Amino acid sequence: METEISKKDEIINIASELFFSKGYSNTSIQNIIDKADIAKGTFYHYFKSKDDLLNEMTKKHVSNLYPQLHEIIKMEISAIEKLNMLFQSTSNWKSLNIEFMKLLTKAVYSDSNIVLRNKLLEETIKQISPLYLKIINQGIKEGVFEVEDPGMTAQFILTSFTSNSEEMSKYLLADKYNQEVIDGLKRTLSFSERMVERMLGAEKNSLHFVEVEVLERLIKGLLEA
Amino acid sequence: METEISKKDEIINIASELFFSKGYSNTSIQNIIDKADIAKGTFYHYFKSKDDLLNEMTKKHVSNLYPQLHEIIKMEISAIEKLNMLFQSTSNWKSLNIEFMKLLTKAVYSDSNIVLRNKLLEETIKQISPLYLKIINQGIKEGVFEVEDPGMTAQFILTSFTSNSEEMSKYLLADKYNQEVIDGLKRTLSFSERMVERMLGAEKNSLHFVEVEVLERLIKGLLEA
DNA sequence: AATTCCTAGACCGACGGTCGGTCGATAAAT
DNA sequence: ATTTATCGACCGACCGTCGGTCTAGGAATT
Repeated sequence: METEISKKDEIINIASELFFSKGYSNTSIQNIIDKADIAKGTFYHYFKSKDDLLNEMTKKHVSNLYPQLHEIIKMEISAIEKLNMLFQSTSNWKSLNIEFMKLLTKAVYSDSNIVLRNKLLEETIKQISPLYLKIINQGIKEGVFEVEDPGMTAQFILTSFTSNSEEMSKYLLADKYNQEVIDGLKRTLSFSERMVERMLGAEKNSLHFVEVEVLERLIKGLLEA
Repeated sequence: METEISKKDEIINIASELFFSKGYSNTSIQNIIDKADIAKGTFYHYFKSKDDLLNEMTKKHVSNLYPQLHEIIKMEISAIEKLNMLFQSTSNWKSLNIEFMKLLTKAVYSDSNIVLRNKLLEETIKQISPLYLKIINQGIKEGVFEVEDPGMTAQFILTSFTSNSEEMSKYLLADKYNQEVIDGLKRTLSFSERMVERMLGAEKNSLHFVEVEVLERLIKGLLEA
């Protein structure tokens, strides 16, 4: 039996590729239907508008992330360990193909993708912040976090990640990889960790979003490119 | 002598009104030149593109904010006092016309203004974060702040304000003003203060972005509307 | 008189979105 | 078993609007 994939999903997948490689605003409906080999009418049979397509797409992307994150939540480990794992899964550190990462970064943080970036963040907050909330509450019980408003904090931390990702994207997209760029990456990452600790009222240096070896590999990849 | 206003500034002003009332993406060049009573060619003589206009516009808006903020920096008061004043000036609390604020909020936080919002934040960070940096450094000297990377912290705090403004905008745009909405506003604001304190390593409850009487007035305005 | 600056608006291609309609599958009626 | 009716996936010509270009002419400056 073939892998049954609905036409709608097929369109979403093709549009996804185009959005991430060319940018949302640089991708026309015509581009999408050409590649999908369908007619205009077909597209608008499945989607109300281009924006509607983007909504469904982001929802799907974030949803796909959810299950593995949920697995982490269910594990019997400390809140801090969960948080570290959660971050590592949310970010793309694991798939350390540097070329792919550069491509993705370029796509998401390009000017023509402000809309996509925003939708992605919005959807992430909607779907993922409840998971963060659970961890925060666990951490409070364990006495390692000290937070007044767990809900708002969860949301706030997720938003903060975006601003830090943006900062890091600058380094990843540098056309030349020297010590300065590498230091910048390390500094930004470390800064992000210390900030989240403060927001959570956690002990300093308790969080480590990226294992040293992973970072080293990334840097090595950068230097070779 | 009449107030000499260049054609370029005139176009910027008119475009500004339209962007803020209808949204950036919903405002066409045609709308602008109609209201400005000029021809297409004239517009494109002064601006390279619609995006160029947006850039100049945001730059001007933020620049107009700069002088009064710079005044605060020069004052001989504590870092904490400066920070409080700075925030109050940056935000629009001072001009407590509730109707105007609702309009502005609606404009800036509408979907059709993601681009504008982003540019505004970008420009704010570029121009205003150096001022925050000075205050942070002063606070460190005074021993009231404890920060590892002042530069990044300044930037981070400014970005955070956006996410909090976004949260507050939800309450301001509520169609019904009841106790729940008011509490939400108060809680969000207080949360923001506590967060900035943590980011700065400042003592709890040392920051007060909005004076109580101002907030009360705002809430009164909300209830009457 | 020449050159530069400014204004004008017809015009362009690309865009997102609409609309009237085709066609094959399935179901209901004969 | 055959016809008829209904459905909805699918099609692509078409529309208005958009951001942006181009050429021509007028105003100011030299």
